[in-house]
Amino acid sequence: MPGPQEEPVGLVVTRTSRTLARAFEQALATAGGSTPTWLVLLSARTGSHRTQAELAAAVGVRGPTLTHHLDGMERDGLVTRAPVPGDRRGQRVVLTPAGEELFLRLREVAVAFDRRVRAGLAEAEVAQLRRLLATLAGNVAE
Amino acid sequence: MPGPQEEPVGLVVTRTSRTLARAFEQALATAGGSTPTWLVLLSARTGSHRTQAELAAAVGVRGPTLTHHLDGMERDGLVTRAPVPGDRRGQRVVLTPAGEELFLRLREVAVAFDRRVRAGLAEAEVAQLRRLLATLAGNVAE
DNA sequence: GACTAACCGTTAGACGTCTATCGTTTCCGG
DNA sequence: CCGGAAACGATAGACGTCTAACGGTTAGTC
Repeated sequence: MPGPQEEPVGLVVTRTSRTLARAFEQALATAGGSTPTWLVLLSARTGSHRTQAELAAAVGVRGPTLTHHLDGMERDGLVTRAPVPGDRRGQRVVLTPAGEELFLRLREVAVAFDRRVRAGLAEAEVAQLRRLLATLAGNVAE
Repeated sequence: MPGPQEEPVGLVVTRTSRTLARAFEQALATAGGSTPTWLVLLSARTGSHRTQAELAAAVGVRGPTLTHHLDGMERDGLVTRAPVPGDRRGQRVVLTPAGEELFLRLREVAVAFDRRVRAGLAEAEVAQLRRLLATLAGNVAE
């Protein structure tokens, strides 16, 4: 008998991630948003980024991907690219009133979704999950 | 003071998944493969699928995505689409000798990668990780 | 001061994935 | 039988992401 033949851990993580991402996307769609839009609004709003490169890092994507989404969001009137005084290379991304309004709506959805995801899990379990995932990521990042 | 402001669990799962997926992709690339190729070879080799639709489900993608990859793999001589006797709608995917050879090489990489991912984790911890992830997925799947 | 290197964001092109739709083929109820 | 529904796989088009390469700007060095 060839043992239990368990599914690789990495595959389980990936599949779970896709399930969560898809559900989150649907939830955001009901409020007129998408995952990239939400992440950009969230990171841009804090204003703690100096350049687009930093904003991209905060969002978790590469530069060209951020450029792509900013193009769409600027076209939709959610953000503007403001010149940085004293450095003609960079641009600062700022939310328009419409962007701020969408942010508030999406935040409600995101908060509710996070509650839904953690349902039935104790604080300690969530903490252990974070720890285990961090271990996995650390194991492959060098 | 605004509290610890912890990152949402879903985001942590997604980020970890991307880190793992990227590292796995790199590992497979050294052996001349890619993630979709590996998953298709793995699922198709068991032969436990009747149709492409079932194969797609086993791989974890939709029909058109599988079609896309099969086109490339057939062009590369890794698999062939064989007619199903008695049903002119379906086609069975079978590995060529070259496909079988690549599968064996990629399997070594995949096994080694799984070991690397689980490094420093006890069996019980891995089991709990599986349980926690399954809970998250179950919470959003209805 | 001019030259080179570094930084910043965009463009171009690729890949993997999805939904919607279509043409064939098979099945089934009247 | 036969006509509509279901199943199967392919196509078309969209989206999010990536790497590689480019043009414009700043900084550092001799």
